[in-house]
Amino acid sequence: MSRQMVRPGGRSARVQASVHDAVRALMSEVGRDALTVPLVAQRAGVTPSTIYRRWGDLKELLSDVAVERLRPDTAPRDQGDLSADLTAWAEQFLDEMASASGRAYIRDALLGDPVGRNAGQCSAYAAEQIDVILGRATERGEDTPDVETVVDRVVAPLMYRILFRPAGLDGTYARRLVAELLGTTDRDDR
Amino acid sequence: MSRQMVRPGGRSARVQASVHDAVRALMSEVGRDALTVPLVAQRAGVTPSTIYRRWGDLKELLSDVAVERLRPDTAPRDQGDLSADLTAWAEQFLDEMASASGRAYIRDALLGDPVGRNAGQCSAYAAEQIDVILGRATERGEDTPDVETVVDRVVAPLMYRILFRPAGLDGTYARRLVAELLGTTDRDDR
DNA sequence: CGACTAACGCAAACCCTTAGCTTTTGGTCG
DNA sequence: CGACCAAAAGCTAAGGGTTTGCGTTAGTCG
Repeated sequence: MSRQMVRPGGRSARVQASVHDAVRALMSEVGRDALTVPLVAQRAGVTPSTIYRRWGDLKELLSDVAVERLRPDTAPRDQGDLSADLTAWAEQFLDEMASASGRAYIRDALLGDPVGRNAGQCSAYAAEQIDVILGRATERGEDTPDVETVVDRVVAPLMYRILFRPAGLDGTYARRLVAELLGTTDRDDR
Repeated sequence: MSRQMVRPGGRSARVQASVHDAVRALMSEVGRDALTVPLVAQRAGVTPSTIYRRWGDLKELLSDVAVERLRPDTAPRDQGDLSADLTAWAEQFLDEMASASGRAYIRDALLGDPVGRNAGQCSAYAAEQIDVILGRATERGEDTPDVETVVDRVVAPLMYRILFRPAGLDGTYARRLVAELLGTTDRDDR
């Protein structure tokens, strides 16, 4: 999801694509900390001023790339029942996000984001995945919490600990969060 | 909590204090976005290279200052019972953290923090406050959840939404989180 | 009290950032 | 289809933030 979609066809689109590609390529070649706007520009075959004008800042460019990277590429697998689906999703979510690179992407997404658009997009991705899982469960006739409850009880604790307490996170924690949530869904909250 | 406490007495301490003071003063005078290392250095009566060597980066310096700013200055007020204590604390926490300046401080604390020391400190502050509240409740003979549960059920959802979905947050949400938590503390989780 | 060393000041080189101006390009209207 | 217009990219130079080596200062320890 890029900052601006003005003039979607033609040169603008090509420039944006090649800049994004350059960022991803250089990230794995020289590392995230060695990235600079002129370096990206050279690799993308563009002048630095173009990047500064379109993204304003290296932070904002990285934020854009990070959000793309954090977009889930496949729908969550159907494991047969809600508990298994949510558990598997939470474990995978934790795996991807708690890794060093995952945390870097999250921080990038949060960082160069004046209005919170990119951060909101990340949250929306998770909500979409959960919505698919809950929809399946509902079709099966299972009793399901709503998306916001899953966000509060599973996604938020995972993300909070990833950001503020990276130590000692593992699949056990993710599984427990799901178990505690599903053990109380018969209550009539909210 | 400063980055390094080597040689705590004498010049190092004075330099650190005057740099931190300069950051705080300039933040209110020229705004956070106008801060630069040379500007802070001049105000602090220090050369820029000193700041670069000790903090490495403007982000890391701001992260240090942000953590100081996020440290609670007083113990939570005693309102008579656990529900009232937790509710009042959660509302105040949301108030302070969800404001524009609060979010800026949180982001600063998270960003310039390679090893997660500052972020962990922020989390520890909240945990300390909650521990005081829970300790009082236990003394009264009330049935209390443990700190980690409160972090998962109240702090994490608040912080997640502050960071990823800043829109539409208010005291109602904070109160509901506490009410939902205390309505289920009789379960034997974990 | 004297040696040692971490930390700071100084200054120059580097290169990232910004801004004004020109040129190219893609959309649009006659 | 061709000409106009505005958006976006190229170019360049000035400004300033960042880095680094070296000399100096000031805590610390024997």
